[in-house]
Amino acid sequence: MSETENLDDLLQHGAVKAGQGLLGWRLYVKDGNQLIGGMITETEAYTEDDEASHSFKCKTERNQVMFDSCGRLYVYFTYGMHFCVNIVTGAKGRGEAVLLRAIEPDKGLDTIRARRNFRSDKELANGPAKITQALAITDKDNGIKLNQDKFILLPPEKAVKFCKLPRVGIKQAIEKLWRFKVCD
DNA sequence: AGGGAGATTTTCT
DNA sequence: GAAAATCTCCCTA
Repeated sequence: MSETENLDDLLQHGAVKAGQGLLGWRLYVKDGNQLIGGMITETEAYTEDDEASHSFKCKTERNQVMFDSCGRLYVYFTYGMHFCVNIVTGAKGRGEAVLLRAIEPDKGLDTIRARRNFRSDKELANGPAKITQALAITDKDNGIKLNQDKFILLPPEKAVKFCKLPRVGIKQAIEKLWRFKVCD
């Protein structure tokens, strides 16, 4: 089974499972012939039946990528100045995705430090909008498929443990423990 | 080191 | 017209 088939298998089982399964995977962006990125350490799941989701009972111009086939990026603009990036999950026609909340960069560190204004290593990509700064992801990348050209997602080198936590920055459906974070 | 406010514009009601 | 899946700076202890 190829890497791409592994990934599809993980993503097709829905955002909640995919959010947990994506922890430990490594996301890289090709920049010339160098790779920039690192390991995914925190995610959140959003589904069509979820009041807090952009896709809740309504397909719009902004969220249409969430309804497309899985393995694509859904990039949106928020708070007047930030981009956030999701990985689309589920079957085509289902509006769901997994928000990437934190990454531990391990390739292209010089480039990332420069983009992040030489903050401490902990602060390089430990937030949804910080990831898009570190990897230079913008609305131009909305809808692009993983493992086709610019974006690469590789399986974990080893299994990771994680905790389930409430999601951040939303006021709807706060009872759902759909934030997943790598921990000891 | 921890909390609070400001930045700034798209998207949807 | 208001809220938004946020970040950073600046203030106080």
